Amino acid sequence: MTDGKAPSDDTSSRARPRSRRTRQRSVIQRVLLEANRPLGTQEILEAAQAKAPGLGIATVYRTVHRMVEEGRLVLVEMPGEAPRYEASGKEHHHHFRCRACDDVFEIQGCPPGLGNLAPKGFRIEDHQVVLYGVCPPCTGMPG
Amino acid sequence: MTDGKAPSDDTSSRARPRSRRTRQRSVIQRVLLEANRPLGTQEILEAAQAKAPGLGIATVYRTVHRMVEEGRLVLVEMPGEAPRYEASGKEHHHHFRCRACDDVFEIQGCPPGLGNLAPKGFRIEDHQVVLYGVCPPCTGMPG
DNA sequence: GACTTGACGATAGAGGAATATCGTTTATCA
DNA sequence: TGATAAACGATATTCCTCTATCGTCAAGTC
Repeated sequence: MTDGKAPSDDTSSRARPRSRRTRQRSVIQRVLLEANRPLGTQEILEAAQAKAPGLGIATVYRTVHRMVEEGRLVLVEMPGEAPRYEASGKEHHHHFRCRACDDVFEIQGCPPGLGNLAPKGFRIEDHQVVLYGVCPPCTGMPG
Repeated sequence: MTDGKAPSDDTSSRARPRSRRTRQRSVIQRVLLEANRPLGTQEILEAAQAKAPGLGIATVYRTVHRMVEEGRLVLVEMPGEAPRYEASGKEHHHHFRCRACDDVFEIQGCPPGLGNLAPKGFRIEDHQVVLYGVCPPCTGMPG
């Protein structure tokens, strides 16, 4: 044996048990993968409960973490707010946050020249752009 | 008394008592105004304690809030992190966060074309750009 | 120098998100 | 269909940041 340790709750070195397809899990997955914007845990809970009454917040966390580990979900953090999650595999994009409804939307594209912003000596590896304003529904315009 | 109410902690409608110039307060103010980058409460505490031993965290919060109300300090929030504060009145700028030392630096300038990123119907009022990478000291380069 | 009260330091408490726990439910498979 | 254990819901616990409290200290004033 290579390490003599008994199986514990060390998730990093233990094989994940084969997962089961439960109603709760598929509802949460559907909610997340079909949303075209990042959702917070509370949003996920409410959307999922509509399709699976009684579903609990612990299951939301469990499922979200699992999906992140599986690479199917990406963490989206907005300044000063709790984490949101969105489907992974999308093209590079940024986010718009509506100050009226607090929803976050995806914004395709990326401003040019970001790599030249920092003074000499800074090594830029990544960036994040957040736009703030009012989304179409909240301005009274059609989607 | 005009309204029969006993003085409470209702700060919104009560005249602020004239403030006193204490050693702690001036040290914290100096730390913040002389730093050329946003500082978190813990950073402020440690820097201030170097000049005023015994200074407590409550005083940091009290002073920071007061300075924000006075308009001398601005809240800077980075995704997924505790609030930082920087001197107000600076030119429009953004921030760079070093992944090695976790410090945040000011980045002058602003990428053009941000206003055109969002699709029609979104009203953009504001934006925030965060660059991630490694700062000059951490890359081994001079300042 | 003495008085008034704003400010201080220490620390208990509040608030909110995330995790751990545990008895019950139920997906999966022989 | 019955056995096994993954997953669930409820909720206690933890973690962190920030606020409230309170006795003491000291800045500003006469």
